[in-house]
Amino acid sequence: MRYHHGNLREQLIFCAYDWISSNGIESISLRKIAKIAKVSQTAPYRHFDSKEHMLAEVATLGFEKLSSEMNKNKATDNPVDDLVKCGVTYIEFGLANEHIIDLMFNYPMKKTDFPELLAAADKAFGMLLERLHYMHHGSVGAVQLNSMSLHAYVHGLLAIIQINQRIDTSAQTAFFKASSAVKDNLEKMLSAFVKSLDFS
Amino acid sequence: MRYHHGNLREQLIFCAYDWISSNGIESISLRKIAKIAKVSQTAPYRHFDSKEHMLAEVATLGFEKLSSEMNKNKATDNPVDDLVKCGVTYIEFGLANEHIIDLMFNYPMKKTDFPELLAAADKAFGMLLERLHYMHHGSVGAVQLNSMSLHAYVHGLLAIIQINQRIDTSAQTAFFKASSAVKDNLEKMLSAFVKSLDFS
DNA sequence: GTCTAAAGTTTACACTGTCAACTTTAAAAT
DNA sequence: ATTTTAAAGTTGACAGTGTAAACTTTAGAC
Repeated sequence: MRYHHGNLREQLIFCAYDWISSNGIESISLRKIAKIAKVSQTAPYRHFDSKEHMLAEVATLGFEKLSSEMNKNKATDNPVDDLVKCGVTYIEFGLANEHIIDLMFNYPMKKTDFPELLAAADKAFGMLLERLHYMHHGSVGAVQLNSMSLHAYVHGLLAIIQINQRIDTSAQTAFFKASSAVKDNLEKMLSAFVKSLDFS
Repeated sequence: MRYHHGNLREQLIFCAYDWISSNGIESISLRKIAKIAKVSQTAPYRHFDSKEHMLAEVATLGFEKLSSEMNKNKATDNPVDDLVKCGVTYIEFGLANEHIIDLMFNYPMKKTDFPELLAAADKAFGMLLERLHYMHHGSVGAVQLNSMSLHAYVHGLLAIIQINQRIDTSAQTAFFKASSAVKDNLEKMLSAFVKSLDFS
């Protein structure tokens, strides 16, 4: 089933990923990335139902990269250390790829319409959380609560640092100025948090 | 300095707020809300430099409503209870106004271009965090870290519940299914978190 | 009552997502 | 090897968008 271009579909996804990485989501357009891929403006429609469908693929790619990044960083056999490292990796990925993270989390997308995006997101989150289960001896409900709690904390740290970064040129409260301190203390904060969870 | 319409500027902001509340940010357009306000398509440009400037005003209004909501809910004289209540209010506001929160936090906006938006956001965050200072006897750095930590946790809980809500029609992991449990346990989770902070 | 600047309108332009109708071409069927 | 056919890509069009420029209206200052 070869065709004209080679593999336009993948190429478009990569083009869009790169474009978003360097220019942000707000300024993307199907026509632009079609032009970059040296193809007519409506060619993408042979591969995606809509712009949103294409962005969903880009977001999926983002989650896959996040997963593989977190996978690389599980060296020790101490579940707490691993968990903390995973969280730090999650946040660092977000800081190094702020526009992709924007797409993954902040772009209004009916995620239920894109099962493979959902699956990729699930896998990444699961990767962050699975280590919790090894540490648990309590009820199933407690595991779930702690999972959400941890995910909320990690994701919130990322969001706060990010909000901060987008602001730090102007005069800001002491609160915001603390962001770099947070970056230096991520490990400490995360391990303190994990230790504070109730595993009974 | 009266003029034709009465006070179009405010009216436009309210129209936009309502529109976003019920329809989300993605589908808004200056022309639409101009039409709703029964005014020509470019009339808004006599009051706002751009669409973004107008949305910044809407977001500011959002932060003001959030602040006033949190202000209502500080009944007790126990700082920990107050803090927890504030956090719960923050999250509940987000859940009750998901599209406005989207605009406030997820819409790509150069916030430094809008000082009054920055100020309104600062005030809301400050309202959540000021009570921490009463509980602190340690270094200033520790206060700031704990502030960011708390804000991250609160904001993260909101984000996670929200992500979950947008997904819950499909088959999901146990992790996601726990969201309603989280809503029921917000107070418990937040007060446990506050107590786990290091106030030394 | 005239003047002026603010408030609002009209027209226009470049850009967007997407549809319909067309052309090309690789590969399956004969 | 030739025909067939459906996938891949193009062209042209349409409605909707943000926004700039030039115009008109009108409220209030003189």
